[in-house]
Amino acid sequence: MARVSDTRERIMDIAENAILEKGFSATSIDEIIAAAGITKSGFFYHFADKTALAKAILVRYLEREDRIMDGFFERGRELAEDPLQAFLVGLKLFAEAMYDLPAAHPGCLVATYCYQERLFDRDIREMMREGALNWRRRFLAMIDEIEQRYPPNDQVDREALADMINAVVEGGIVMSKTLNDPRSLGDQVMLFRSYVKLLYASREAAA
Amino acid sequence: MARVSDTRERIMDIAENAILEKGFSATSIDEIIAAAGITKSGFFYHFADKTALAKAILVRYLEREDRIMDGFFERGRELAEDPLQAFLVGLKLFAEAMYDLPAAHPGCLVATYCYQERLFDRDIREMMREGALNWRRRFLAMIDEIEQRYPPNDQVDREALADMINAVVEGGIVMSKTLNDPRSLGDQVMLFRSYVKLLYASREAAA
DNA sequence: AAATGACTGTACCTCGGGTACAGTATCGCG
DNA sequence: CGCGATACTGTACCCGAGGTACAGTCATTT
Repeated sequence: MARVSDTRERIMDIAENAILEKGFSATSIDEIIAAAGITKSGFFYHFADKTALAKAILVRYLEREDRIMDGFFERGRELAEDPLQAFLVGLKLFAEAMYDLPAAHPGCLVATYCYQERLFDRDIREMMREGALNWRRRFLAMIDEIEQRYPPNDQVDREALADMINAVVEGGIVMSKTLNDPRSLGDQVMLFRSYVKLLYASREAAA
Repeated sequence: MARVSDTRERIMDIAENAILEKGFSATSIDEIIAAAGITKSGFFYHFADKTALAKAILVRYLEREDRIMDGFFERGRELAEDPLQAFLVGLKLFAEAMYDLPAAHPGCLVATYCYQERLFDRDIREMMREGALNWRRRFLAMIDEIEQRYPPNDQVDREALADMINAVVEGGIVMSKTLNDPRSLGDQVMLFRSYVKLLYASREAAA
């Protein structure tokens, strides 16, 4: 039909939404193919099994999230020269984007997979690990830059601090979902921002 | 057999471990009954269906977590009179307990359920919400007590701050699992502690 | 001795994740 | 123009998991 199959992408779109909404195992192939308007054979033409689908969606998801995240912090650097200010601006842009989501955050695919992990193979676990380490590296670089100018007001493990934004996002999503409150996620990001501010702000400066 | 069925409890123990390890849907009734040494009929004698089992496990889990959490902060109050210090001691005790876990945290049942939520009914979602609100109330009370003595060094939403510990724990577990690093969770709790310290410590006091 | 609680055993149904494989429509290419 | 590759459809079948239905059993309690 289509030159380069857009059916594959369509399957992934439908499946990703369904997985984020109700989990991987609760998302049946039958419902995906019904929504995509194809047959079961068509599905298995594109993906060897459900796990292959999960893997393909995860790859795409991680790339997309990376680009979005980079966007906020690049914009932060455009708007502020100081590394601390740039980081704080990036965090605020991120938090605002989270506040602007119409409903509770649909959920993080990594967390969704994480809680079904035995379903999946080494590949997927390794990809998720790489994704997390990638975020760590990104934020660690920013933190290092900040620390060159500002001594921290408390002794903290820099790696853990770099991971904290990831943790806060994952935790914020869980809170958002359990409380059914769309604001929770943004709130948590803003609290992390407040922590960074207090951690690096010159002590004589007022809040 | 047993006067008051301990089979029910045994089923719940086995199922809880399995669910935390690999998710709810990946845990089959067949494997549970095999481990418990009973038949399928025996299982359905105790639980109407798999969801009823999930519910029973969640109730027990929430109560247990509550007791454990209360323990740390009660001990904190025993060890320190000042509300801020008591809170910080409680957090440290909690973090240490997390560091002492032999492997990566098995996972939070709430998050596990959260990411399978459409599988479950209103009841379960309401219970998880109540659990989160319960934690919020608990920590909000502590924060209020602290604020009576210490003005915060940054403007923060107190409710969100009370929720943050829950978020940090959930996020820390996800990080612990994706990175396969048992220390992540404790690290995240310690960072939250550092935040509380910076937020309420008198500005002239050194870190 | 009867009733109750805690099961076992057998049989059967549905749904979801596949597997197997033959057939078909469309396209680009030589 | 025909060939092969790509992108599917259709049919049929298998297995495991979540149940349902219900009769039977065996120990304890009253």
